[in-house]
Amino acid sequence: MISIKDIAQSCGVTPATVSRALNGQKGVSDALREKILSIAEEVGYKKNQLAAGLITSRTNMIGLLVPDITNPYYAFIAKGVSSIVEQHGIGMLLCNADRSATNELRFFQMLCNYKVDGVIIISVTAKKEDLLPFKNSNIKVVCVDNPISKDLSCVMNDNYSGVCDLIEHMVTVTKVKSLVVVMGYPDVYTNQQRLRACKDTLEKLGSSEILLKTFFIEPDYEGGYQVTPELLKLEPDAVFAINDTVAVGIIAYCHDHGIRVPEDLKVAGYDDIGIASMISVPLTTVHQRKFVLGQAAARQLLQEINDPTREPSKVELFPKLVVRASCGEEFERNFKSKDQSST
Amino acid sequence: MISIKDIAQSCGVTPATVSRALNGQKGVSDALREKILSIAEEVGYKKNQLAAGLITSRTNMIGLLVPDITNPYYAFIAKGVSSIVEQHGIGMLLCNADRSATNELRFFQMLCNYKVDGVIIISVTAKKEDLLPFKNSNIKVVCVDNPISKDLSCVMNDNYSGVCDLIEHMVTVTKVKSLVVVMGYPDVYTNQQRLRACKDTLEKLGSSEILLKTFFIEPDYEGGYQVTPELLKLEPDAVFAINDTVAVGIIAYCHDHGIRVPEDLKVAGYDDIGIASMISVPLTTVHQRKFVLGQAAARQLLQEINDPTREPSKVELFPKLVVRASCGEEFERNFKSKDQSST
DNA sequence: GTGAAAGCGCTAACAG
DNA sequence: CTGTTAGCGCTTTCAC
Repeated sequence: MISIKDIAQSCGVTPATVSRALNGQKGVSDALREKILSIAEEVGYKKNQLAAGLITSRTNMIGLLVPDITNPYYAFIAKGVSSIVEQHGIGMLLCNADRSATNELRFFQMLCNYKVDGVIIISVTAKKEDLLPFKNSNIKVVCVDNPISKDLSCVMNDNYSGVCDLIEHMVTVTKVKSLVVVMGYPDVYTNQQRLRACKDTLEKLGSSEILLKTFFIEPDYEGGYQVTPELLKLEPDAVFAINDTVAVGIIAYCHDHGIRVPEDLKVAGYDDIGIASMISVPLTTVHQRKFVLGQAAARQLLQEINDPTREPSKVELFPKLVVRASCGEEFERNFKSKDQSST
Repeated sequence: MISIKDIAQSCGVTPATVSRALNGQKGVSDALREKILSIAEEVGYKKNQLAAGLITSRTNMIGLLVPDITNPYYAFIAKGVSSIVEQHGIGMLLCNADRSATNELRFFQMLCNYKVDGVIIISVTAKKEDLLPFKNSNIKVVCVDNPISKDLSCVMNDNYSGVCDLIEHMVTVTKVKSLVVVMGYPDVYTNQQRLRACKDTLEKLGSSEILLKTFFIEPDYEGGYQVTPELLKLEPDAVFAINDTVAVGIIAYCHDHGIRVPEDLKVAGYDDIGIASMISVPLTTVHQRKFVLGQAAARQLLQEINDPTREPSKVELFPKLVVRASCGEEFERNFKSKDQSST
């Protein structure tokens, strides 16, 4: 491995000077700097970031913990984070927890060992205590979609307002008369928010009685498919699914059994993942700005890293109702709003 | 930051001994080791991997470069890689190149600076010369889906045999009489393979004349949707789309314009991404073992890192034809084969 | 079984 | 402007 020592020798100067030259610090004559730079280039010198980090106590690495990178929601957030940190020459250690709390803890430990400058945590299960190691190691933390602790920054999509808009649309515009809600795990923060918003909105509209029942299921395609016959027994004219994947499962069941969407059953989802606009009955849903959310998290983290006096802050992004065909009303396929599938 | 020095002091021993104890090396009395371990635990000591790496010249980090982490194909590979390296306590620096060759080069530079032990490269554009920095830095490289250089390991899905199976199915089982192919970029290795396999198979079956035309498009949903009216002018009874996303776009156009799939037009895709089984006309496609591919790449890389004498090797995974509804033939939705969406 | 000493590659004071 | 010195936290000979 070729080090600054080697190139110092080649130039007949000391390592300190080489370091200054390479890092663009002042205090090196132009001629010398040029010489050093060209030699470094010539011999293919690669700076050892880690050795540098040892002394500056800045590794220029951050950690990103996600429940499952194959879930497009998290993938887009990751992309947003990456887009920011990349600009600053900061590396991103990706930790795919695979929805396991045990894995999360192991990754936290590992991130501490790597002395990352900060971490972005997307976890539905992590508790305040789990994040203690970061605090002790003076590693900045930004939480996403889950306000784990008061004294930590958190960026999130405002689930409450998104559901309010959606339910209001369903009741006042598409004239839903009886509704069923298909929920995921009741202990997940975002789910709680969404359910609360749903109930509050119905109440506000004086329509509490139209909510027939709330089902709690494994919130995936299969779960949506399989709960559908059950919920159909209640003969609702609409379903609000906790996320798009569940909604797609419900629509698939309907398609397979001759139930027309939206004529026989209106279906709404949440998230606006790519598939939402691609299925035969495009989904009315709520668009979350995932990419932007990742960017916001990254920016906040970098600010806290660069300015340790900075206070933690909460950022809330507002989602946007996307009316397509699955709840009725006009709809035409168009590709104008690219951002809907890419953010 | 608390270091082995601190805990050495607490125990009245030297840092060397603490190091030995912590790393489970022999040459420390049981009593002492226990004491050291317990104190380390007590004071919340976190080993500095990077400082250790400086001397062992092993950082226990690898780099993973992907074109786009929001593409499920790459996300599943990333998950596979992660699942392996995680077990070995190795960190994964994720580099999302955003399909830009310039970005790729910057990431290569960066990974060299971080002195990663190895890299896994998924790139359709990278050339042999681009990877030279890794060679010079003695960083092991494994390529995925693109045999960039003879002297580098490469793991890939065998695109050729997958397309052969699919085309043979379409011609002999679903009795396709006229076919259109919708391709992506002609200079991408996997695309070339697929197109070649398609032509070879038709020839082998003595059906070369049924191939009406090959379209070259931007290989995404919108591209598929927009090319459909054009290809319909040729009145084919089947389309082979270069990937599932394109196929879904084609099917969406058909749905919007009263063209029945598969009755009026048979549609086949490639990749078997999650959406393939979720749309109203589930897609006949070829399943690629993405997760397993990532695992294979990671295993190969770790072996080369741990045993530098190991020769580079080529690994080819065989894909599997998945017959669903979009080309005709029997089909029933089922959830038995979970692995199809998760690998 | 434990300690002393050297050094990985780099940066940051402080001199000159 | 450039050199000297010290040291980040850790591992690893080589002594004892």
